[in-house]
Parts: sequence; structure tokens; C-alpha cells
Amino acid sequence: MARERQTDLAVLGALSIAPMSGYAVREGIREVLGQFWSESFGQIYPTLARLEAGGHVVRRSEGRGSVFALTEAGRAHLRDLLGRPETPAPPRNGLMLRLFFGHELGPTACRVLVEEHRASAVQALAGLEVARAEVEAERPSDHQAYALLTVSAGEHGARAILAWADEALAVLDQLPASS
Amino acid sequence: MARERQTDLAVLGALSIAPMSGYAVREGIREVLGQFWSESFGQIYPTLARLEAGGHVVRRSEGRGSVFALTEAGRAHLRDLLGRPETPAPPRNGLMLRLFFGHELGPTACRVLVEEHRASAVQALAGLEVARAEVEAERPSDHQAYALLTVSAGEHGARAILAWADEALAVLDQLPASS
DNA sequence: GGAGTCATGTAAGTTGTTACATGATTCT
DNA sequence: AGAATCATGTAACAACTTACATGACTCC
Repeated sequence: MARERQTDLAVLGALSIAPMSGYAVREGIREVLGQFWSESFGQIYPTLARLEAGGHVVRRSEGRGSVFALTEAGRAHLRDLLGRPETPAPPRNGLMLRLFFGHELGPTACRVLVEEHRASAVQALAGLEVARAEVEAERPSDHQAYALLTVSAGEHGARAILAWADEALAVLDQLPASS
Repeated sequence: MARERQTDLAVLGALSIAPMSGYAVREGIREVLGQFWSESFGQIYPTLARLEAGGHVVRRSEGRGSVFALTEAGRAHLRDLLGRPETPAPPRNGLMLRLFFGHELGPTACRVLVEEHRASAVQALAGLEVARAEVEAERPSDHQAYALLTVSAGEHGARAILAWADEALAVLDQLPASS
């Protein structure tokens, strides 16, 4: 990809909330940022090892596995990474690509595509409702405010998808069945 | 990435609109789907060569370069690819990742991030206005309807970003300057 | 004649996914 | 006892980006 190593940022960020195991890093990201981010184990463990070697995190044996904690150098590294200008990945939206060539696919199949997308937005909205409740239950803090900002972004995005999908379904109904 | 080869779909789709050069494939995608898709030359030319070898496109020498046209087999392949279930790429939204750890970055830097994002949405909206006018100027067809659907998706998305960004900026104003 | 655009490709590098492999706890 | 979850890693692989290299044509 020849793109910036963004996993460092995600892992360091997760550990900035609290020390945890590699497994917990993944679960934490999944639960709270699932809408916007994902990490695989195949990426997390090597990253953790690299960060440990670089003195950015320390490993402490505990229970069945290990708990990783941010060092001062690690926190500095996190701040440095956060401050670097974002290099957004080139867009790749499979749904839009398919829909744009919808005349080859036909309205019926396109309807299915849009309905699936709509359904996943509904599901996302339900997940965000839970996430919002969880975050709001935390004791007030700066981090809470930032977390709510991302939840809100998810909500705005999901509602936009709903509105668009309903509009799109209405348009598709007007289209003839043959391509 | 170990993910599906989506470039075939994009290239075949572009050629389904009209025969064109590899260069024009990239420019076409850029202009009309730039919001949602991108292809690099390093990906387009090898793909074109592969599709030619597979009998999905034919190359005709013309002017300074070549013009590639879809064969019947190519059109069938395109329909096949379009019909396959979409395997959405894992989400990776750098802005949300950064914002979620905003307490480490501080409100001022976060403001910049959000403002940049807002500005790019404004720019996207302007681009979409042009795209909409261009598509609406075409003679009415199924393809036109589908193209308008994707333009509309862009508009809904961009407006959602604007609404969220304004909300987020108001929240950030309330936050203390220290992290 | 120089700049910009049109045009086609190759090579290197890396991020990140998927699949495999293994085992300890905990719950039912 | 078996299933699910917690936990840690490795290896193979590929999709894709970036940078490099080259050249024709057109416009000023």
C-alpha cells in the first residue's frame, strides 16, 4: 500500500485509554470504533512486539496472557503520530461502483444492493445507540466528549444513508425491469 | 490485502460506457466517480493486459495509443462480477481514529482536523453540483438514472458531514484548551 | 523551443488480510 | 465433557500505491 503505518496509531491510542492485552485491543477497537476502524490480530501482535522493542510499550505478564501499557515515550510517539497530517486513503466504495454500472446489473439486483446497505445502516444506528448510552454512562471527561463526537459522526452518516436509500429505492421502482 | 480484485470491475465498467484508452479510463473514473473510486495507472495497465489476454477486451491501435473495447465475453464477465456479493473492505477512517483519541491531541488541533474535513465536504459538494449538471445534460437513459443515484449519495454524505462538523466545532469550542 | 497533456508501461515496496496453529480458562 | 471465549502468535499472499522511465503530440 505504501501508505502510513496507521496501526501504530490505533494500538497506541487504545493503550492510552488503559493498559490491556492484544486481544482486548482488538475487541476494544471493534466495540467502540467498529464503525470507523478495524484491526486484525495478524497486525496487532507484530505491532505490539515492534512497539515493545522500540520502548513505546511495556509488557507485563498477567493471568493467561500479557498486559501492555504505554510508556512515556509511547505517549509522546502517539502524540507525534496524531499530529502528523492525515493522508486519506483513496476512496473505494464498492456499492457506488456497482450502482454506477447499474444498467448492466438491472434494477432488481440494484434494489437488493441498496436494501442491504440500508439494513446495515439501520443496524449501525442500533449499535450506535448502545455505544452512546455506554459512553454517556462514563464519568464526564474530555475523552468522553471526543468519543461522543465520533458516535455523532456515525449517527449523521447512518441517517444520511437511510435518507438516500429511501430516495434511491423510489427511483429504482420507476425504472423498467429490463436493463 | 488478500481481498477481491475490484479493479477488473472498475475497468470493465468504464469500458461498458464506451471504448477508450487506459488513460481515459483513469480520467473517466476520476471525474465521474472520484468521490467513490480511484484507480492508479500501475493497476489499470496490467489489468487491461490481463483482460486482453483473457479475451474480455480487445485493443485497437488508434492515434498515439490504443483504444480498448469490451467484447461480449467481457460484458458477460462484468455482469458476473457485478452480481457477486460485495465484500466490503474493513473500515479505516483516519479522522475518526484521531478524533477518538482527541484528548491526547487537544481541542485546537482537533478543530483543524474537523475544519479540514468540513472544507473537503464543501469542495465535494461543489464538484457534485458540476457532476449533476453534466449528467442531467445527457440524453435520458437508464445509465443516467443510475449515475444520478450515485451523485445523490455523494450529496447526502457531504451534507451529513457538514451538519456533523458544525456540531462538532461547537462542542470543541466548549472544551478547555489544555488536554 | 518549452510546457502541458496524452499515453503506456515497469519495479519496488508495504500494509494489511486470511488462514493456520496452539493452548488455557470459563461457562453450561 | 464440550463449547465458547480469551489469548498469542506465524506464514503466505495479494492488492494497491508510488516512483520511475519514456515518448508523442499540441499549443503558445
